Amino acid sequence: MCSQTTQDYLKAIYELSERSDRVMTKDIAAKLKVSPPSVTETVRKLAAKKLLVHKPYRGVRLTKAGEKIALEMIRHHRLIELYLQEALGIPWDKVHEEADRWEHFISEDVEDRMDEKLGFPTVDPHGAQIPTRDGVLLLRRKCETLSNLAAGDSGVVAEVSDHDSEMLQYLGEKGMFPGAAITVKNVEPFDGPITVTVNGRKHSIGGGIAQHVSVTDVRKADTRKTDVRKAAGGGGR
Amino acid sequence: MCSQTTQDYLKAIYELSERSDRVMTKDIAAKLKVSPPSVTETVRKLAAKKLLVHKPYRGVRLTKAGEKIALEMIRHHRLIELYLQEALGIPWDKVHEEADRWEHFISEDVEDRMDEKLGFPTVDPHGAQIPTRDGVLLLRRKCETLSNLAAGDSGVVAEVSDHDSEMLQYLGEKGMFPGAAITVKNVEPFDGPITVTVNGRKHSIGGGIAQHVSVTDVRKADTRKTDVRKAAGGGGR
DNA sequence: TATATAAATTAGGCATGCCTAATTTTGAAG
DNA sequence: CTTCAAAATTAGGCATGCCTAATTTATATA
Repeated sequence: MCSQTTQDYLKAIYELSERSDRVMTKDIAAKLKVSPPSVTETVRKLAAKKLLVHKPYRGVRLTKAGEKIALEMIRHHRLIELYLQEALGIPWDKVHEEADRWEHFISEDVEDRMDEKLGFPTVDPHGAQIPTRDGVLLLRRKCETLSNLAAGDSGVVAEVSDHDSEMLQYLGEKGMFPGAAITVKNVEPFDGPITVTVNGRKHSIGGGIAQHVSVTDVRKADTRKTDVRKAAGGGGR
Repeated sequence: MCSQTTQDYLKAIYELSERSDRVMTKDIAAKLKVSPPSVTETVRKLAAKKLLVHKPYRGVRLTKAGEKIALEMIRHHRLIELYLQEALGIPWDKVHEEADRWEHFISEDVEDRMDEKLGFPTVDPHGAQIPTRDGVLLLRRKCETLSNLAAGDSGVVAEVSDHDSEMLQYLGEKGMFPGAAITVKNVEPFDGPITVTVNGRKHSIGGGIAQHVSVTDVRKADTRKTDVRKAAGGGGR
């Protein structure tokens, strides 16, 4: 087995690598809230254990072995989140923090029983896919961030970033849970507020927060406008 | 908050102090499976934090503050054991090991919800009392160890030591759960086997294992014989 | 191409907890 | 009262992870 620190690093690196191909020291440091030298040091140890490949000054990439551990953690995390919500009634904006601790010490046996109680679910309360026991993620739905949609577009909320509890609470109050039907009514330029209808109720949300909401089954009102504001809205590199 | 190590030491010392008044270094070392020098060192740090009083060469005693933390851990542990059994169907001989990890990480919020789901229980699957949230243990029932009973005596199984999974499995197969009616049919001398009837079924168990079973509501067949073999049967000091 | 700046790394430390080997203390038996 | 064995402690180390300060590297821009 590997230490909790190892598990945290591998999970963080996996999650960062979903966004950018090479994961840099400063990003890991920011995500784990440790200093960059700590990351360099720990990363070297993980490289020695063949859990990742480290090219100095060029970033890091997980090996198959490292990815396997990361996906185990992510499976634990997401199953636990759902279990906490479904079985114990913990609100969706609180489950992440608790799961971040539980994921390290839950046994496979207990996890299997939770999985069974939940009816072998495929997504967590925030809409994120739960990897299988073999560490496989089902094919992702085609999603766009809400910030990429234009007035008139509509779809279904697919996933919401789970890292900011207050944001989740805010989105929850507006009914923006995975599965909710959403229609964009108006988009102000320059990352301005986006007006949407969710479950028939109208809301205005900031352009920043809209980047954290993924929408699937998107129906475009006007195909020509697709991707128009991508450069401004997407958090480039 | 205090470290997992601190929590483990305080809990171990609390549990040892239930048996003997002064808790010695070697007993803590044995219970936690660490070396005696490690205990001396850690105990000194805990004394500096006013969680216990350490008289060198004379043993250790928890302060109120230390006892409070110990009882919190024990409450976590026992509630979690019961939850694992009731909600997830984990067998009673497996819950201890899992709870030993969970007790350090569970939040008060989740614990309260488990408590509620379980209907505010007072004993865990092994019959041990669950402390209240304020760290209070209800008054103990008058118990005797099975090894102290004589032929003809009967009572109700109150509690079974939870530390040996194999022993628990063995006792479970014989139906010796808390609450089971038990009658002693025969006792062989010199710690020999004890023949008992549990739920109408007859079993022979070793005198050693009988020390780990507490019986309450004892009805003596012959009052004169009470305590006759105590010196031989009780695990002195 | 030269250079400034951001990012990463090296250097040197600290805290926690664990270990073995050596020494000291206690307390029981002669 | 001496002696001795068990228990406890001191001495000296090790591994893990974290830190700040100083240095090196990469790279974008003048």
